[in-house]
Amino acid sequence: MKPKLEDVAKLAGVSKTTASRVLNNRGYLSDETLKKVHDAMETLNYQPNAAARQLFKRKTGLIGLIFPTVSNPFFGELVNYLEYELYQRDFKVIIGNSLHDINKETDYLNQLLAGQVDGLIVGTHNQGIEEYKYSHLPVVAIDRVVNSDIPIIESDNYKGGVLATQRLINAGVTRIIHTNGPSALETPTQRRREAYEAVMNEYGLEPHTFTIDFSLSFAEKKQRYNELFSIYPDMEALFVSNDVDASIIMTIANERGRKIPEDLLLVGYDGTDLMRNVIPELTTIIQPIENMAKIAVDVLVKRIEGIKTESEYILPVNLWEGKTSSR
Amino acid sequence: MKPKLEDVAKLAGVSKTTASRVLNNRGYLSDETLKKVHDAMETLNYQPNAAARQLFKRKTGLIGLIFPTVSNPFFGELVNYLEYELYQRDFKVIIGNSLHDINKETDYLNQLLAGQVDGLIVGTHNQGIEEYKYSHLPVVAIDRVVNSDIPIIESDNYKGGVLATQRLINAGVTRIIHTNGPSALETPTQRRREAYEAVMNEYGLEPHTFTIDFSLSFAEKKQRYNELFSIYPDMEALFVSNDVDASIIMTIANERGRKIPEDLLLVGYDGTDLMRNVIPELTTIIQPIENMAKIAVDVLVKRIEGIKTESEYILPVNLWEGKTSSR
DNA sequence: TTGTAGGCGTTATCAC
DNA sequence: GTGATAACGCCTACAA
Repeated sequence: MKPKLEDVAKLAGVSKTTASRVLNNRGYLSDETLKKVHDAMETLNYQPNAAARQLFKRKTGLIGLIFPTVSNPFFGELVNYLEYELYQRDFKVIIGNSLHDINKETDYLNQLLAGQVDGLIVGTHNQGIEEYKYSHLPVVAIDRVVNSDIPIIESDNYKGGVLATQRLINAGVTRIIHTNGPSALETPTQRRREAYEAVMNEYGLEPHTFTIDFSLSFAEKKQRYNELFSIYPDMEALFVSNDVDASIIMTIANERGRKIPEDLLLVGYDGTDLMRNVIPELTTIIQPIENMAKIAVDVLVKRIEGIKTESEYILPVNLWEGKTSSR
Repeated sequence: MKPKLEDVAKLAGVSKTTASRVLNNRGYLSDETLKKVHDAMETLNYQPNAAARQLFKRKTGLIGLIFPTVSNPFFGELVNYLEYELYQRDFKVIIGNSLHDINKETDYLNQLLAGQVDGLIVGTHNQGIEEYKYSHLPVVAIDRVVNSDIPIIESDNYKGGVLATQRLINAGVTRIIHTNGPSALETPTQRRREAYEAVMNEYGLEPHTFTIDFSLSFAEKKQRYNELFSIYPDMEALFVSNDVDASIIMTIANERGRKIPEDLLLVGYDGTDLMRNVIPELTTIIQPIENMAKIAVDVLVKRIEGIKTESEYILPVNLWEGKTSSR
């Protein structure tokens, strides 16, 4: 079967120890044995066994990522950058998509927390995981509050909400609707709603937040957003909490004969590379995804190495000015 | 630190063996010891060590996925489905994004092939990996030719090319341009080009394939596609090899004052859930992504279990009729 | 400069 | 029903 170090040693005529030393470049070795062992490895096509190494070193070189789904551009780009940053630091990535399946999320967390990985980056709610289970493993959260011990990396959601709302008010409209996820979920995206409501109130305008579950299918979302149009037939503008949903709304508006921007203004959220290129006309708030990934990895690695870090990192957002936010 | 089975055994007043039996529900056990051991695990918050298990069982429960990048909707959705299917069969997923970095791809493959995983699903070119290295590990390829031993799962790219080209010809145009990746890469997407050329020739039309590297950034792609418009100022239609690029072309056409579809027809490729909802007006060829994932996992699992499989699976595609393919 | 021995945590075999 | 023991493949004191 697969050759082990002992086979290499035997072939090279040395002991396992010496072969191991060659493998890991440790200690003094004569050029001759060096060559013999290297040759033996070559001819046997030897590759060290990962499990055995992990067992001995008591680390796995793996980081777990738990996110709703990589098929959404925001999480896709985020995971892409996270994987890149982790690779730079010699970590590989185990990924779990938890959308639509709370059991799966719990299951994953339990298994990964059990020592399958050296650390964890989570972007989900983690309901049903007892706090003490986190105690043995470094964890970092992106855009989610997990518990007080776990550092959180997020962009400035409140500022983003202010920028978006302000932009629409500056465009001269007053009947502005906001869409967001269920407020029961204690996610940072709720700060966008808080900002929206604060700014609206500040201007003496009435805030209306339309709640929609992010995990709905496209078909279900379409139906919900059609309801939105029926509930607020005289709305003049929408601040939508992500760009994909904003694009669905653009389609619906089109079907219903409401022209954007002449007849309805729109601001989205996230500003992924993909969506900014696919729908460049959509005004949106850009989250610094790459930077969020960098910092998340930085903080996680520090925690793994036992170095203290801040417990909250809030990164700045930017307004991307498209054509959907002014007439 | 982390409790091991021995600690559990000691606390419960039994041997490691018995504790292990309880853990794995094996053999006969008295209700009393069962309870004692369970209690001990509870109070210690015991979790079995993954590396030790892997070492003993000589399997990892992990499958490696190597794809260009999950930030592209096609691969994002594919990986999402793959992860889902694998989870159903008790496999976790290690992911490597190889875009822009051939060394990283090689590095990943070498490491994963070394036994870090029980199997591999690849969607990249794998240049520079010697064939024999694949010999120890079950591998399945999606949309790529790796080598003769490795089964390939793909959608019917030739048929897709025919459908797209035919659709445009039926719309009454003759100057139809096709875009695709470098033909030096022996990828199945080249069959779309072959189909395009065959159909064009069949109708006595002159095929023109515009080559563009898929791994370019958005900015670079924009520049390239602007060149395309300059090179073929009188083109009447485009068959673009993916939907994201098609959307970039829509933006450029718009900037250049070429109205779609009045002035330029367009057919894309891939038909991901995301793009079909974000740009429903784009006519495209739908690849059966979910099904490709299912079959890939199916075949891989069979190979892991030593069951023979076909060496090629070609899945049917469909035309999604939007508004960009007829006047 | 190289070799011997023991342990990382788990499981299976074989006795009792 | 339960317990010793060896083995999975690698690495590092310690000895030589």
